[in-house]
Amino acid sequence: MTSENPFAKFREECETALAYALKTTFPEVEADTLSLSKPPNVDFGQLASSLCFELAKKLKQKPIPLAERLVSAMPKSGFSLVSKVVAAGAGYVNFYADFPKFSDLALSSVRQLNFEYGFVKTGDPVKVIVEHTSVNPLHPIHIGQARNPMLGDALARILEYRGHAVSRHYYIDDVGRQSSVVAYGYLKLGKPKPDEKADRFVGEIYTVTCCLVELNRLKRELELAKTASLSEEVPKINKELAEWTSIAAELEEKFPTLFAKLLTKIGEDENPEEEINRLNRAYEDGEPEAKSLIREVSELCIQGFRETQQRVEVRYDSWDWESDFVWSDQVSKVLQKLKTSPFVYTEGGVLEFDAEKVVCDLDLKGKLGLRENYEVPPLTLVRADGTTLYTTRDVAYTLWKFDRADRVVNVIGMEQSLAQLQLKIALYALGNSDYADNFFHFAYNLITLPGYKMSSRRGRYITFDEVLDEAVERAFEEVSKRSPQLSQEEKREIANFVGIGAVRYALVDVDPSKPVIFTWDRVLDFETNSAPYVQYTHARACSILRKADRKPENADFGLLKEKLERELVLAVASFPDTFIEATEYLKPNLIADFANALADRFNTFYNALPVIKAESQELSDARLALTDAVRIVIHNALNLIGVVAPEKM
RNA sequence: GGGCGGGUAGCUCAGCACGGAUAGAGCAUCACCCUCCUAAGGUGGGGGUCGUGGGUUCGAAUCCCACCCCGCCCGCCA
Repeated sequence: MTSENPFAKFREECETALAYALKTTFPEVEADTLSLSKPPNVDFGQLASSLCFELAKKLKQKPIPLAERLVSAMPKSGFSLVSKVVAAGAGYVNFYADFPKFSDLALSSVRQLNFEYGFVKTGDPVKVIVEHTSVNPLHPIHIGQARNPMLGDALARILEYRGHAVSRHYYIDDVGRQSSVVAYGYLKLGKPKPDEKADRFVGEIYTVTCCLVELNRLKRELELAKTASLSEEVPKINKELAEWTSIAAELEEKFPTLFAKLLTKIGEDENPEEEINRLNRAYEDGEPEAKSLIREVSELCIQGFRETQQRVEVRYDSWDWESDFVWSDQVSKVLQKLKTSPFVYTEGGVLEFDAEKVVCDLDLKGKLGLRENYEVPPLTLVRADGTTLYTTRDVAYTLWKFDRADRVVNVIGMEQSLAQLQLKIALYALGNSDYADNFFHFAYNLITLPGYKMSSRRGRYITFDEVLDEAVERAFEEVSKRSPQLSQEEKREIANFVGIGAVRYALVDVDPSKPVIFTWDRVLDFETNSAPYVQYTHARACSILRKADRKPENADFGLLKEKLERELVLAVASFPDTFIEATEYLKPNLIADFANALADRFNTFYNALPVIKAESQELSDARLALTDAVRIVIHNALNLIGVVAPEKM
């Protein structure tokens, strides 16, 4: 007998029995919930109900006698997984699993379903677009942004395993002034070929160009302020100038040739800022020269992104260019439609979207979880010069997504919560409330550095690549120390999946809403509650199975009587529940926590009880089956968060 | 000023959606465990006003209200 969700089967039996007992004992009572939950301790059984505490209130009696009456009214037959039901504590009803049968069910199920075990399919499969990463093509992905692809990829994986048709999208934000800045610098340099990783190369051009353009602008502003007798502005400008001058000194030291070249070339232009603005307008207008230039730099940078993503095994199904939405009529169509709604007005030459009016007219405050007295700020849709803004374009992009999917999940930092809310409200305003209801902003908090704020404009960041390099290097030292007998090649391979796994795990493990202060120690952890710990546990299980070198054909699961063994069976049997919860509530961190907890239990078991050298062949086989199940479940859990489950390390 | 998120052991975090039995891990620290299946491991000790104050409840880290601290947002930036 097998089950795709062994623990749920046990729970169903408990529910049926409890509901029956309740109905026969207290037919007059209406209970909306049976209040079943996992007790804190195996001594209290595998499931417990606190129903009697609520009954006590309704019936004005003490809980424990009620619990006893329920227990005596339990059906005497029909159980296959429940061994006994007991009234305990102040009034709990505790259900105990019949472990010989339950272990058999759980371990056989894992064995049979193998690498599909745990991935219970949804009854309502839909098409989902997960947009994640979407780092601007201006510089390498830095560690502050790396949380995004790690979470986004894990989300895409769990939704896919849940049975949804998932498409992973990268939104390339190439429209906007910054893209013109980097393209301008690139052009001034004579469109050079990169002599290093392409995104790094582009990032250097971006930072130095930014700095030089900023200095130029500030100097002109200073002159203007002096002559126009705006003397109160002078100290403020001087302060900014001093800051950028020191950044310039930093950059000149780091990239002397690049800096000198750009300094000369940009110096040739009277007003670089104006050149950049012109390029920006030309790009939005779709002029061929601007198009080819900006696309060329962007592509270059994206080439670097692809290399990084390959390293961490993150892939995308679609790369969507923001500029495509501007050049086609999709943005203007959205604007046309919004203009005919009563939610748009013009003020000072700009087009504004009255999100508050939408929320009031359509009575959305409760639905959106907003306070009654909170006013949603308006959103500017179109600038005075007729160009559109980021969120406006994002509305067109979102409609495009809903042409291709039933549900949209945007993995975007929480600093964009308001913009994402306004976007959602715009969908309601356009009459697409079904879209709006299926539009989810998966928000996560920032990763910061302890000393200073990361700033790509100032060239102050630690790149994701650097973190990965360091992780792999430290893992290599670790492998060399622990397994000196391995060949260089083996060590390198292990160091790679250990280092990268450690980073992936560390970025997925913490609750996304928590802010993270980046430290090397935090990400490059090789001890308990890290990917290497879980990986090691997996390798350890593999090693036992390898050494045993036989199929556990004579297993007697009734012999698994130790508390440690039963806890392991329970954990393995509960994986489908954890998977479903992680998927339905979009909580990939639950998977990491589960994997770690399972590894913990297995290591305790490993240290306490012999598997191969157990007292009898039947017990040994039962423990081997248990070890095999743990191996499979750890493999499946790690797979969901994109971490390699190695057979050796 | 308004909104959102966070505040749990010296440090990093879990638990909070759905209130239940002694609030859990890891790091650090102290003491142990490799003639034994991988010690990236295990065992044990010490360490807590769950930000503060009220409230609801038989029962609150969890729900409600007020306040405090930290971060982010409130742009014709993205």
